[in-house]
Amino acid sequence: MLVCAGCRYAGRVSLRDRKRARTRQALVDAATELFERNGYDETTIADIAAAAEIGTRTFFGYFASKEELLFPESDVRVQAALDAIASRGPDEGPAEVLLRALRKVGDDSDEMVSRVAALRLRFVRTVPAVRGRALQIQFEAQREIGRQLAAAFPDEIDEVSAVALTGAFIGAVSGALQVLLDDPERLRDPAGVREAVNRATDVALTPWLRASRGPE
Amino acid sequence: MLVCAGCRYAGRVSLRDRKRARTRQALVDAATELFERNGYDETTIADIAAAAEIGTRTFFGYFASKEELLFPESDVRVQAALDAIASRGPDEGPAEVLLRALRKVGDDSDEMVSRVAALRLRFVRTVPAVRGRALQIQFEAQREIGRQLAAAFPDEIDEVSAVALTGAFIGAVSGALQVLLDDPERLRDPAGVREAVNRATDVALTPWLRASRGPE
DNA sequence: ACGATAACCGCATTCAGTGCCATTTCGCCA
DNA sequence: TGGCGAAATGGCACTGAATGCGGTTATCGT
Repeated sequence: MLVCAGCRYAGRVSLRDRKRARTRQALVDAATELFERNGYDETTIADIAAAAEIGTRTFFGYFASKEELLFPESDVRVQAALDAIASRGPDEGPAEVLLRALRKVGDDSDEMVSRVAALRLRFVRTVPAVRGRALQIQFEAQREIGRQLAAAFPDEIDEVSAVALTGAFIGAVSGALQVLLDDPERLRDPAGVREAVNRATDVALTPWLRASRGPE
Repeated sequence: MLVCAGCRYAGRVSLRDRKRARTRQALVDAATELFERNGYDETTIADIAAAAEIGTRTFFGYFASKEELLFPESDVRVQAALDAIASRGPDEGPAEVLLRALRKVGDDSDEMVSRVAALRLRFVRTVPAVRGRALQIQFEAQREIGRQLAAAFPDEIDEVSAVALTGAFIGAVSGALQVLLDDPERLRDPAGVREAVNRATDVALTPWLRASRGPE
């Protein structure tokens, strides 16, 4: 029951697996619905499980906690960044590759589009437990990306520096977002936010980009 | 009872306040003792309260949660950074000031010295709830520092960029630390940790140091 | 010394999360 | 196709964090 033990063989999609995926989605949907209607704290796991027509106990076979419901495909997004790094161009430096990878995640992020994403954005700012979890996920992603980056440039950067570099990039972006998204006005204009983020990250990251281009 | 409502008048330290401070310290001490002996998850709030000779209910008048016990003076440290920024030298740029502020926090941090600090370091790596809280505190500190930085350089940097810059610095340092402290060897030798921290900071911030010295 | 205020703390309650275990469902192979 | 082993389900009981309520006690300012 624990995790996706059914995905033993890559190609195979058993009935069990499909059913499992369906139930999982039902849980996310039910949670989305209830969160939207009643708020995060006001919705209990029992409510969600009932709405998805499974037992309360069974819920924990799908998600380890209530917060996880708001980060249903975080692995996928990290994987996208990892892939972007793995497919480095021949003349790219670490900073360029990293920037490209993070932009990819940010761009095809369906933020604003999907309902879960909207809820996530909302609850990250209002519910401490959710914010804590979000930061943790980010922190772990940061490390994996850094590791991958070091692996992609074995003789240019070690793992410590790679994770530090990744931390700097992600830190800059999320720092800028933290301030920008505090302004309820701005939330209504995605293009403006993107613009402001780019400007802020330029300020914060210029030295690294210069440095990776080598001395001029 | 909520927070330090007794600190109405700056100069006054009433009996009540002193007693309150003593009880608070007793809680931290009791928790330290029990955490060291039995571990974090194995120690309940009821245990801690009992050891400090107060009712379980009263505990929540001092700390909002079990995690807070591991971050008893986080405000003080942030304040130190804020002060360091406020006292900017006339020829310092934002990056120098920020670097000086963060070094100050890192230096007179009694990490390794005090028992709570050692426990914090340990549990941040092993207990998800503690890590989540630590990241949250860091995130908030980041914002305040950025705000102060923007205030110190009103016509050189706006708040968004200031927080982004701070995020980049802190992200780089904590990223490096994340990797360095993973090595259990290193934890046994405080001087080595400080050394590693400094080295990591240097590695992560080298581009900035170069850049702020101007083009060469 | 006294009235207001804040601290203390027991009690009951809610909810997250876990361990245990009986039952059902499904995958796979003979 | 039948049946065996593994995994999913979910009920029950339990622990522990956290909050609300309310009565009692200690402290403060006057």
